Amino acid sequence: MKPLPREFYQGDTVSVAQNLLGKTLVHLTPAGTVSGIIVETEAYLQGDPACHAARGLTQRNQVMFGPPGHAYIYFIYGMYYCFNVVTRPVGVGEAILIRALQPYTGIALMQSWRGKENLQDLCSGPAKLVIAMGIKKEDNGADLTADPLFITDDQNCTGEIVTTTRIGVGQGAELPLRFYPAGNKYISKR
DNA sequence: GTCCTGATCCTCT
DNA sequence: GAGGATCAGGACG
Repeated sequence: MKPLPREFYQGDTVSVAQNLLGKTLVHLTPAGTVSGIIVETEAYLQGDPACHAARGLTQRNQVMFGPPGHAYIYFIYGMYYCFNVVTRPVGVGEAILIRALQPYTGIALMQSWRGKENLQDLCSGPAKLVIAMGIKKEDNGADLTADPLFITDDQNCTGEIVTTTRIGVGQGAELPLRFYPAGNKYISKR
């Protein structure tokens, strides 16, 4: 179970978003190891009005402009956090929002952290998976190519990938930048 | 099943 | 001072 190399994250953001489907997000926590298979992603590109980096570098989005393969975690709606993967070289503000996971290992731990039993409710949304994986705001900027939070290619996505529009965005809502495996039951929404 | 609302607060203008 | 890459629970059909 080796982390993906940094080169994986350097390339075209849309391609990386598609390639992330089927990969496994792993978190080694003091309470135990939890992991889930990535089944839903959204790309946020430079020049895209929905992207946090669209208006240039700020204190909040500075991680997006940093080196690829790091975690960008931001606070939203007063109570939730979302988890993103930074792509492209230093100076380019692009990232991929991880919207849903299929629970893989440490499921009992996820259930206790989420207070839910149903597997389809554990990680079927960006804020849900952050809670289920035990990810905290302090993990913002964490290097995803090393312990304790990383992504491996232990699993591979088989079958067709569906491309649709993104969820919950205002401007840029028409752009086809959301990806998930056809027929997957663990995504946040059809 | 679908629709509507409240919770709750950080960030940028 | 406004608004946001959300979720859970309730009303209703």
